[in-house]
Amino acid sequence: MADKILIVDDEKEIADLVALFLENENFTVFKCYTAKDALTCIEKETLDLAILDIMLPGMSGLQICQKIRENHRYPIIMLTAKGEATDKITGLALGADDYITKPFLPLELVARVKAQLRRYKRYNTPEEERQEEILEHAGLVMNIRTHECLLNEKPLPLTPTEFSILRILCEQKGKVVSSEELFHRIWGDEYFSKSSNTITVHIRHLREKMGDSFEEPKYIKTVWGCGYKIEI
Amino acid sequence: MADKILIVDDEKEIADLVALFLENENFTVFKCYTAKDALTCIEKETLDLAILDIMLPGMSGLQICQKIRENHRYPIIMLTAKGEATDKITGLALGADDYITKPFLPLELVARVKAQLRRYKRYNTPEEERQEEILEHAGLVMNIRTHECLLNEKPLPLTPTEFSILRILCEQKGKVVSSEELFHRIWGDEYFSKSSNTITVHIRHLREKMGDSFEEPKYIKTVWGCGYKIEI
DNA sequence: GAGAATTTATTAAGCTTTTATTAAGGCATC
DNA sequence: GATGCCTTAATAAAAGCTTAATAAATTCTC
Repeated sequence: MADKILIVDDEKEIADLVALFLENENFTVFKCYTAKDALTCIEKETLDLAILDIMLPGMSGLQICQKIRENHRYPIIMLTAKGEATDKITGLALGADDYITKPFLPLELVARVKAQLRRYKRYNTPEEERQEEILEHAGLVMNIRTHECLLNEKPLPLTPTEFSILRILCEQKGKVVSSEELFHRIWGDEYFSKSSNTITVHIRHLREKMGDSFEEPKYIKTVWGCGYKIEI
Repeated sequence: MADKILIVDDEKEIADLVALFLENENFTVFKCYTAKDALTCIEKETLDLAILDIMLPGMSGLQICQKIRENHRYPIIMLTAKGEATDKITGLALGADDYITKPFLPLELVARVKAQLRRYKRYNTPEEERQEEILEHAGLVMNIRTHECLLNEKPLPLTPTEFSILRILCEQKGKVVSSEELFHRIWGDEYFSKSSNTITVHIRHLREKMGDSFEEPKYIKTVWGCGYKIEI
């Protein structure tokens, strides 16, 4: 059976355009121009995916996103205008799965829709596990699944190792984690094959990228003789 | 069985909203508007998590937090208004696991609740062991996990060795611990390679930092010929 | 009770350990 | 083979620990 997709946008042209392209791919499309209609549709239909414009008159797309997440966990893609970076992040934290910046190429949107549906069907993971996929703390947002990291609404490009370290610290924020523990959790038992200075260097890179300093760290704090921690 | 969550906030709307969202996620929610009710609930129910507002009339959320920690180790999330940063620190040292700043997005709260519950269940170490994570005595609070130490609500910066010594004394408060025993517990069997004066010096530093004097010690008392103890 | 012996306190300087910084080389991936 | 990432190593800086010398307090001995 064809997947059912909801598109909500008060700019009629955009909603129509998206609907057209999706129908062309044999999806069943529900098109709404207002938040009110959208809410009705969410309740009545069994959807497989939703595309929401962030800026809507009345209720914002984020609120709709929230409403959906109260009862469903199918993928949600947010549409954002350039410069609405803030909302984009909040959207992810609230449970959106992807976002597309306007203006966009219709085919790109179609591609993302398919990607999300594929993922949704393959890994239909329980709600709890999905929640874990986003770590958030004091302006820092880590999306484990997409491997994205944002700092104060701006993308923070991290290398794989840096990402792992920051992730471990965030998952146990507050707790002091020793270099050795970090090592074991990232490289397994190869600890002694590597100089224990490696972690230090990665920490430095992280601090640099985050605009943090050793003397007065906002994020990664050194606990002498013990390890590192993210101050809550 | 559904996890049991306590929410305490004198602002009814907030407590109600939180309760609503949590119930929606199939949690069993106990809602309290006053500290008094909260204390009753803590005693009577077997909870899995507590959400406490820091500002409450009568008793503060911090005190409730402390009360809970006297007997339980389940996660505690504090609700704080913007600018209450100081309390935040105290809260953590007292054993809170996370805090959320008002105003917050309900779904974010739900996410954090789930994250804490998962962590709690994953590392569900035996009750006794977790108890030890927070030591408290006469205005002195030691949080082993975060390696923080507070004296009369103010941070007390300790070096690793000082922290270890104070921790050992606190863990066995009342009991006299000899220098030799301290040595063995901190440095293993290297005792005889080091002058036995080392401990003395560390004790002095501790007393200095704690505003304690040798003649009339409030915290670390010398027991002549035996060792040191923390007077109960 | 006086003085010796023992234990603890005080102090500050030198030493060791730990962490930070920097840059270069190596490894892998594309 | 060019790029980016990881590791290493060498050096610097910071922080903490120990030592040793001296002073004070307590206990022991006579």
